[in-house]
Amino acid sequence: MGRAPCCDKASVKKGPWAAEEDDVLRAYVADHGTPGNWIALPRKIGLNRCGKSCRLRWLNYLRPNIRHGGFTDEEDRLICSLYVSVGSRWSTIAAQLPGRTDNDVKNYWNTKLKRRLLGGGRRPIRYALPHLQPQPRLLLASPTGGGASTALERMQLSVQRRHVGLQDTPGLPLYGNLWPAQQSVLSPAAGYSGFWSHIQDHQRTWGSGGTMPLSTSPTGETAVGVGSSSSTPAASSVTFDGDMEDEIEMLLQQIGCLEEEGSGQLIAGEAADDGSAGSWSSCSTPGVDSVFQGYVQGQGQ
DNA sequence: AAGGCTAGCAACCGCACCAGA
DNA sequence: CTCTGGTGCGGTTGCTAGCCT
Repeated sequence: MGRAPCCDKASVKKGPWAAEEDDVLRAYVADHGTPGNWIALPRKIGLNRCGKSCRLRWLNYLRPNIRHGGFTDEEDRLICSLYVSVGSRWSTIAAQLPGRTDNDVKNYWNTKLKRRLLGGGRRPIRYALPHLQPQPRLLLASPTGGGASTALERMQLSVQRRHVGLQDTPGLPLYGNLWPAQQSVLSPAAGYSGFWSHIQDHQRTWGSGGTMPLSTSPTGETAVGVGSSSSTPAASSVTFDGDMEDEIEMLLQQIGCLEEEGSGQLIAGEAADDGSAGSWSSCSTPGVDSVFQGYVQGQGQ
């Protein structure tokens, strides 16, 4: 069964948009505003495109005031901080970056920031931050380059950020510890005050430990199981002042207790390049989030 | 010079959510 | 209450330019 497709995929045009198509779409929106029904739009304006494709084209490219490329250091910091906080909610992150689209932010993260901060990737990167080298090959991109390890990735990033902070490395624009230090990174004058006031509300709610449920978004939604899982071991509060790699390994061992066999080997990194990595989505289970949350809480004390 | 490889980015896919019938 | 269709969104794919050997 399954639902009917939104368009006849066999007959609609796919691939890059021609300038003429852009003009048609832009002209329509200029005259009528964004349509209430994107699905019906292509036929109305004579475009042989899927309605979803039209919407995406408008939102990511044709919309006024869109900026492409040239991310600033400030934007880098904001993206990284928000990623650690809310995970891969690109629309939420992009909403704090005027002129940026979720697609842009997502691409920027996957192609630049993630490699720069976490290491890994399809070839040895030329580390912009040499002091982070060598990276333990803990979190590698999926065979397809996606590598969405969410909580696990955020955990590693968090550990690295904290260690980097301890090392007081010159030239590194990042990023103090997690909450609440990141408040100081962003100034309300920079246009991010709305989101951060929300964050600060959460901090008040969740106490001086300086953390909030990991998957809590500005709209108040909370991911399944976060902070309330009864089926996973309780995350211990983690304090660790040793070597960064040891610390990450310790956290991974905790996660390993939550995983069945197999994925633990992936976490160790040995199978990450051979195409058998399976889905890293297992790393965003409530259990992993729980460990990460416990870690962050431990650091906040 | 040519082939291989990678980064970067645009676009597509498919699922989840939500509102209206 | 259930179903249906539109929208939003994250993940993934495919193309292209540039670099490297």
